[in-house]
Amino acid sequence: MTGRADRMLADLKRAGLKLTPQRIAIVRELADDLSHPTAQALFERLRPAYPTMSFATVYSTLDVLVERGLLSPARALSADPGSRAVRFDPNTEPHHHAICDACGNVVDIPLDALALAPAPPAPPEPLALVGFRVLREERTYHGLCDRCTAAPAAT
Amino acid sequence: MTGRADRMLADLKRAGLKLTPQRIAIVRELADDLSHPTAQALFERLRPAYPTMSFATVYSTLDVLVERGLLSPARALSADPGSRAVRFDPNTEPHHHAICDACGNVVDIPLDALALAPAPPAPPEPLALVGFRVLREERTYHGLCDRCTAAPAAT
DNA sequence: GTTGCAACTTGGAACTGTTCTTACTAAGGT
DNA sequence: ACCTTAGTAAGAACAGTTCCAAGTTGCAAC
Repeated sequence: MTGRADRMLADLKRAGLKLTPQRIAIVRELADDLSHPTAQALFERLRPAYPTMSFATVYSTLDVLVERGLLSPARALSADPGSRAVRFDPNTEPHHHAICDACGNVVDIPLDALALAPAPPAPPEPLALVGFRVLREERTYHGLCDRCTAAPAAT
Repeated sequence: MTGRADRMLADLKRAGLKLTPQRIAIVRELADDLSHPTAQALFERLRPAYPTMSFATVYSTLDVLVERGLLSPARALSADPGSRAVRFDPNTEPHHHAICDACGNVVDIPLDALALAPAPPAPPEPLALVGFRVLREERTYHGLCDRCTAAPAAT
């Protein structure tokens, strides 16, 4: 399923940007990756196929995608507190995130998953706050994923 | 009102840690500061009074406070996207945060402020999610604070 | 009050993730 | 096929944080 990658590339082209082999590779690598990879992770995965690709290219392509709204950077998603790297999320649907404290994996939580939860249904977003005009909300749930709830730890 | 600072210091002492002048100064500076300062900001504010204090001391004291649960580090609170610094929050009551896109200020949103909002009342936390055991939730609202809703920008 | 020592502080080096710079390269309109 | 301009590579620079070795000090025990 390359649908998302092709859509992203078409959008870049539409914006008058050049479709270089590097950009195509980065977009393909990223488009259907739900693991919220870091720039480092992408670079390492691409290196075997593109041994001359540089970090600057990875970052610049990610920047371009973020500017076009095809990708969201997420600072809050550092599972392991030792890592300060920004993670990138190709999911452009509104959603939240859950990070497993045990295995560090980050999963997307679509808004309707909240309504399916046993607790009372969540209010429809956006929400107003006294003295603050809310334009966007970012939620991160911390806890244990189903795999780690069963077994003490995993990767 | 030095109540919070004194409580924090008493807690450190109770834990068998030494109350050095540096630690006392850092705790005093931090305890009632609602601006979610970075380590850098604290260091700069303390430098005039303690010209020999080093960064390592600031960080190590912050670490100690975080370990003791007297302070929360918050990665998501980078108003200006250029800054990657961790901000520290001495508010130990459960609450969320709102960042103003215009002025960059971060304000605490106590949980009951959500219930006061015009939108339907928020569900009582914590919330369960399908396939994920939620232990903690971190919400960041982005938008405009009341001051910046009136005037285009401020500090 | 003195002493002893573990805990603390300092200053600087090292480290990590990201951005910048410069010179070279190639996409894609014409 | 050519030319312009945007993109790329490589590495230096940078910001924030952590680590380290050496010197200092809070404070418990005497």
